[in-house]
Amino acid sequence: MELRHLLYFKTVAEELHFRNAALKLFISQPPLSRQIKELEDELGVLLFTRKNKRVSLTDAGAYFKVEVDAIFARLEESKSIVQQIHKSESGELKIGYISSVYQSHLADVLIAMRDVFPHIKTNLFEIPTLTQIKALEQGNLDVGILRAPVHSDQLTVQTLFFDPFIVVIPASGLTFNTQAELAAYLKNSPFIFFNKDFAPSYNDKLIEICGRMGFKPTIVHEANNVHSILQLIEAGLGVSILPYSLKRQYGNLKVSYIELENIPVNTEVVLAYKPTNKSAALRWFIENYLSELE
Amino acid sequence: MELRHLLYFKTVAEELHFRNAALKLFISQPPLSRQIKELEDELGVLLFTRKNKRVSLTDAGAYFKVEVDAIFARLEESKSIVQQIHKSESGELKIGYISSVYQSHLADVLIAMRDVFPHIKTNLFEIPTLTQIKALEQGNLDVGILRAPVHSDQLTVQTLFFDPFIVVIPASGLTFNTQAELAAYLKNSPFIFFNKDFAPSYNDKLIEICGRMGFKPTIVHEANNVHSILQLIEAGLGVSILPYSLKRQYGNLKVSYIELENIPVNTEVVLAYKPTNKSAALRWFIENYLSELE
DNA sequence: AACTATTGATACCTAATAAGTATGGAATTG
DNA sequence: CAATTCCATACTTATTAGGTATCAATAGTT
Repeated sequence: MELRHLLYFKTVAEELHFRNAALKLFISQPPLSRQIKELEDELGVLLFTRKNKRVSLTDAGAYFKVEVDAIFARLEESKSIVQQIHKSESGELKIGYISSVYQSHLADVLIAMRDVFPHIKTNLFEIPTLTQIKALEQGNLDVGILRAPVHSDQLTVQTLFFDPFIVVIPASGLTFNTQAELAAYLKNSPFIFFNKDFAPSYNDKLIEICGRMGFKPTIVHEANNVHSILQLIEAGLGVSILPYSLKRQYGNLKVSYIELENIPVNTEVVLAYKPTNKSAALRWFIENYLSELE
Repeated sequence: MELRHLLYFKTVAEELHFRNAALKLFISQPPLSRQIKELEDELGVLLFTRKNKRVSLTDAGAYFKVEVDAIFARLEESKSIVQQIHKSESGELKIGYISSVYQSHLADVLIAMRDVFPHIKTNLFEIPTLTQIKALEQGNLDVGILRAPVHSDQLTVQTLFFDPFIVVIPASGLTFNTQAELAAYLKNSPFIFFNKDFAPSYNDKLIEICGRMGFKPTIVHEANNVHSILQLIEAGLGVSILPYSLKRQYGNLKVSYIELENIPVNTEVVLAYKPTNKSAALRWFIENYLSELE
């Protein structure tokens, strides 16, 4: 017995007419007649009565029809599900992240992920917040690590952490006894800022911090990622205000990190993704990225 | 995809070794390798990983294994059930009955049965009680309609009805004013009896009835069925005492039926069958033969 | 009532495919 | 390091599915 036999039987049972069933199956009528007879011989059971050129199901045949229908239904569903399992475990996960993300942590999560999803290919895109939002909306990213706020009703947003700011200046050996001295120094220093087109809210916060310190920053340079900003500071081109978490990640650079006091302005780092994206790998990633932050 | 593919897959999944699976399937290893590859190609899903001469199931493969097991289990069960349906509906039902059974009723039940079990072949055997008991015990009859008592622990017995007796004499126009006149007449008449070897208990009852009427019967003829007995009475060869139910069945014969008074002797008609006989047709017959008597 | 058309079954033939053998490349085992 | 074993692939053979022709029986049409 093969599935072919069951399919032929099922079709004859539906048509109750060998010739019509053969047409439906794209074979001619004699092989269909033979295959049904083979099935009946193998079972030792008459599934159809043929009388006066009319075909009808026996009681055994009627029962078998119901069972065969159920078997085909379950087989089709199984095929579909194995295909889904395969697809979610052997596809691609496109991850966007902002340049200030602590990549060591991201790497740890991805390393752990290879054990669970050995066939998943991860693509990492270091791109700014607004660009990520668009890409997520267009389905060109599966998940993004970016800064709030995320103005999009298509995306689900989950808080990762709150990141305060620190001042970063060239490693000059300078020290400041008071925050006022620091402010005076910064007022006379050239500033290197993020390109506000990429993260307008982030820029607004920097302006607010400077305002709270009592000066207006002189923005001389703009860059679109923190590596460039830090390298420019290290080279002595200017100063900046950056998220605190970068201190840990870039601890070895020849720059000075100066913590601020009494300025409760910070930035919220979030995960964003489309809730309609049902990828198993994505779900795993979100769950594990979040829990490794605890 | 055919059942062959699923069986090959299932076996490889169990063995996690192509060569061992091939041995189990009585084929050589290369065709097994190809058939698995064909299955994976058709599904578009990798079911096994082959690494370092080791075979393991992918997640999709592990899921599919469970599904394929369930599909095979259901198919095997379905095959078994269709075989049972076929067997119970297209076999044979061997029915024994005593000659005094009201055949019109039996015929009615069998006619109704053809609608429910159109492929059942019924074989009717008009045979005496003791012969029926032996045949039932030996499995040569499926069911018997016979007279109690049925001394057999292999058989289940169910009461059909209680049948009193009546006197049957040739249609002579004779009438009797009292039961004593009848008794005097019978005392001087030749008796036609059942062969007591076939139904000893039945014979004993007849002897008892005659005793209660005050005479001993002169048994001149013996026969082994009521048709013969009745024909002999009609022909004037003698008289007999028979079950009351025969009056309805043989109402047109040229004989006289004379009911007896104050003689509470009757015969019990029963169904008997082996409880181990699970035939659906038998079950239907018993149920319907009983209920049509109500 | 006679004739024609249609049905499912069977015989014979051809095309397609399953399975066999030989062998390769890679890894394991002794 | 050599021998053995594993699964995959190439080529060949055996088996089987499906095709065509046709039969016997019945239904439908005239």
